Parts: sequence; C-alpha cells; structure tokens
Amino acid sequence: MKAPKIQRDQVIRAALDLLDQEGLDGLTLRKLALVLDIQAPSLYWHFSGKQALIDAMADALVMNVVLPQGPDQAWDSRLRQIAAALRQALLKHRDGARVFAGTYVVSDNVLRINESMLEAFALAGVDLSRASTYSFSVLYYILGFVMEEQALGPHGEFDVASRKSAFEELAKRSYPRNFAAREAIFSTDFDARFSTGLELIIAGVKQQASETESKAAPSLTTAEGGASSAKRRSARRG
Amino acid sequence: MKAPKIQRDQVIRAALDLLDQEGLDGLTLRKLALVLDIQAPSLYWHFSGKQALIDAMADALVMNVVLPQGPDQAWDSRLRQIAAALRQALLKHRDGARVFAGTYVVSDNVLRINESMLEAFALAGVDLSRASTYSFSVLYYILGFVMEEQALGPHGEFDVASRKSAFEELAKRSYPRNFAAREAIFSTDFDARFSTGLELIIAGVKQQASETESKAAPSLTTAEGGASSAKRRSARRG
DNA sequence: ACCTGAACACCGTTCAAGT
DNA sequence: ACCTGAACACCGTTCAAGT
Repeated sequence: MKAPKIQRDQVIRAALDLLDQEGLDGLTLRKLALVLDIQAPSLYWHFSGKQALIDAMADALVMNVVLPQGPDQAWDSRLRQIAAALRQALLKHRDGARVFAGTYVVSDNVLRINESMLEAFALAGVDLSRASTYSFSVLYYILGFVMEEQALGPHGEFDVASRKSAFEELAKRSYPRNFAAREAIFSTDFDARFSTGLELIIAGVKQQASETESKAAPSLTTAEGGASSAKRRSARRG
Repeated sequence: MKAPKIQRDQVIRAALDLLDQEGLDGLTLRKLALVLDIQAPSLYWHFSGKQALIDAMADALVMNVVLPQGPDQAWDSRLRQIAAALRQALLKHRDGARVFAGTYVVSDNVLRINESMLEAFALAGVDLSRASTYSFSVLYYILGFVMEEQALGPHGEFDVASRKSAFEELAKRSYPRNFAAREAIFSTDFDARFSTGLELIIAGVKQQASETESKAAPSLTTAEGGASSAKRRSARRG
C-alpha cells in the first residue's frame, strides 16, 4: 500500500510477457527468474507463491478495462460495453481467460468491474440480490466463452481440424441436431457468437424486469414496456 | 471400440476415487499407479498421457446424466432438468467442474447432453444456429457456477472467511453496491442462486423467441404469447 | 530490503526390456 | 497384450546464508 511497488510491477509485467510466449502451462518460476536475471527463490520475496503471482497477473489483466461513465447511457448498452471490454482485456494475453478463471481474486479491479455491472442492473430495475447473481452469470459466460475462444485460437491447445472430424463422425451416427448444427458449433466468427450469447442474457434481464414490473403496475404488459420504463427512470443513483 | 474395455474402466474408476481424496491438483500418475498396484509408466499403455486420462474422467463424470425423454415435457422444464442433472453430476466428485472445464472433450456423452439441449431450444422455437450458441452459454454458466460452488465448498481451495473480510474492507471503501450486495454475493444457498441464474437464461430464450415470432406473426405481442405458442407446436421432431 | 546456493520432495514422460 | 526399471528433464518450495 506504500510506495515501493515498482519492483513488484516489473515482475508482473515480465510474467505477462512470458505468458504470451510460453502459455500458462509453460509459465515457470525458473523461466521467469531467468528473464528477470535473478534466481527462482528470489521471487518468494515478492510473492508468497506461484498462485499469488497468478492472482496478481489476473488483476493486472483487467486493470485497464474501461467502464461506462456517463449517466445517460442505457443499462443494456452499458452491459455490452463492460462485457466487450472485459473480453478484449482477456484476449490481450495468451491464456488470459484461463489465468483469470483459475483465481477468484478479490481485487480492486474485480470489484470495480462488478460495481459497474451492478449499476447497470440497477438501472434495468433489477434488485440488488438478483443483480449480484446476474453479474456472476455474465462473468461465467465471458470466461467460458473466451476460454474456448483462446483454446481454439492460434496458440490453442488443440487441433481444431481433428476435433471437428471426430465431432462429425460421432454426430452423424447418433446426434442429428449436433450434426446439423456443426457449422455453427465450429464457427470462428467469435464476435458474432459472443454477441448472440450476450444478447440472450440481456433479453433475459428485460423479460425478468418486465415481469417484476407488471406485478407492481399490472397495466404494462409487453417486455418493451418494462425495458423502456427502466430506462426512463435511469437518472442517477451513486 | 471392441470388447476389452474392462481394464480401462478400472483405471478411470480408480482415478475418480483418487480425485475425491486428493483433489485435481493432488491427482498424480504415481499415486494412481500405487492404488492400482502397478508402476506409473504402465498407465501409458492405457492412456496416451495424463490429459487423455482426465478427458476420460470428464466423460465418465457425465455418463449417467439423465436426460428428458417424454415428448410432452415443455422446453423450459427440459432445460431445467438437463441443467440440474449436469450440475449434480459435476458435484458428485470433488473438483468435478474443474475436471470437466479443462477438457473440451468431444465424447458420446457430451454430444448426448448437447443434443438434448438443442432439442429443448428447438421446441422453444429457436433456430439451430442460435440454439448451438445458447447451449454453449448454458454450459458456460453451469461450469462457472459449479467451479465456484466447489471452490467455496468443504474441499474448496480457499478460505471463505478471510476472503469475505477482504472483500468487505475493499467494498466498504469504494464500492457501495458491492458492499450492499455482500450477503447475496457470499450466500451459500447455491440451489437458489443456481436457479436464479438459470431462470435468467430461460427468460432470455422466451424473450428472444417472442421477438422472432412477432416478426413472422406481428399480432402476438407479449412474451407470454411467444412462449406458449412455442409450447403448442411442441409435437415431435426427431 | 533484496537476493543466492543448495537442497528437498516431488512431477510427467520415454524407452528398452521383460513376460 | 500388459507391465517394469531406470532414467531424463524438469517442477514449486524451503531455508540458511549472504549483502
């Protein structure tokens, strides 16, 4: 909390560089020490162990995630912005999603992002308890999605072509819907897929909000009504 | 594919037993060999490597997941059944979700489960391409949820109490919504939380289905209309 | 405050060889 | 077809000691 964080940050930066070169499985304290021109045990002065290092890397990954600021942005566009920014941050480093998923860090940056999601849900008219489980759902979605995106990517840990042919052989035999969906399942248009899944969640929030609302004011019937009235009351509350 | 799978299955069973005792991080080929009364290198006759073993374990985990069968069950209740069965299967063994998440297995059982989800979405009136990304979303949700559930559980890898107090200290200072939501965030009523998140997804499907439908038949306006009309055409299609 | 040297107790995997 | 013995090339971590 004091001043001399300069050394510690150097270690984290070097670790993220090494991560890009070697991947998470190749990230080793000995290799990291080599890069830093020190001996491996020296790292234990900076971090209590490898997991603490990885926790710090996870926090650094999401450090620069830009969150919505203005009070006049609708809740759904806020959510889209947060999700996109988080995904991009995870994509920025090889195995980023795996690094982040392995560690349930309670860090400044994690809470900062979560706060912004809770705000968005509040604007949508979702109560706080629901909002907190919703934000977990969004997080799970993003992590799961990007983990798979990175596993299939250029540095991915497995061979897409052989995987696809194994899938097709199995699906063709016994699982007609899987077979029919094979192109969609192996689509590499990740932007489109990410958006489709995110919109599913957003649609769910709208639907839930409209249900809650119609109990309070039963005259509003459509989901559209619920969503736009939530937007209407979006003034401020911080 | 022939007959002598008896030995291979013994290895997998022993591995799952060992997993329960040692956790995924403690699961070692040497320990497994000891339990089986053989030497570690012998395992390489049965599996090409540790990852192949874990893939087989992941498949075994979901082997007995019971899927909806009757033609007269509504799509949403199907989805709830699949999700609950999958969660229970992952919970059955220590670190089950981590085992499953680490491996993007293309196995019989995975496709079987996915086929059932695709069926459910088809009954909801979702086209196949969307359905395939929706089923991934559901999978990500379940995996993320259970991973956290198990990380916080009795064998969990970290201390909940110290985590909570770290959270509270940070949240109290700068993140009012996180602080206000602290009880919900650290709630251990996992059944309720799981259901809340799943219902969010189900609500999203309803909303999306009603939107798609209102393009085709603009007279139906409410989300309820979309959902129930989807149920109406739920005859059969296999 | 920061780092080293040496060691401990492990890993997954390979491979020639046994039966 | 199934297993062993011996070895290789690593790991994370501890700890007394140095500066």
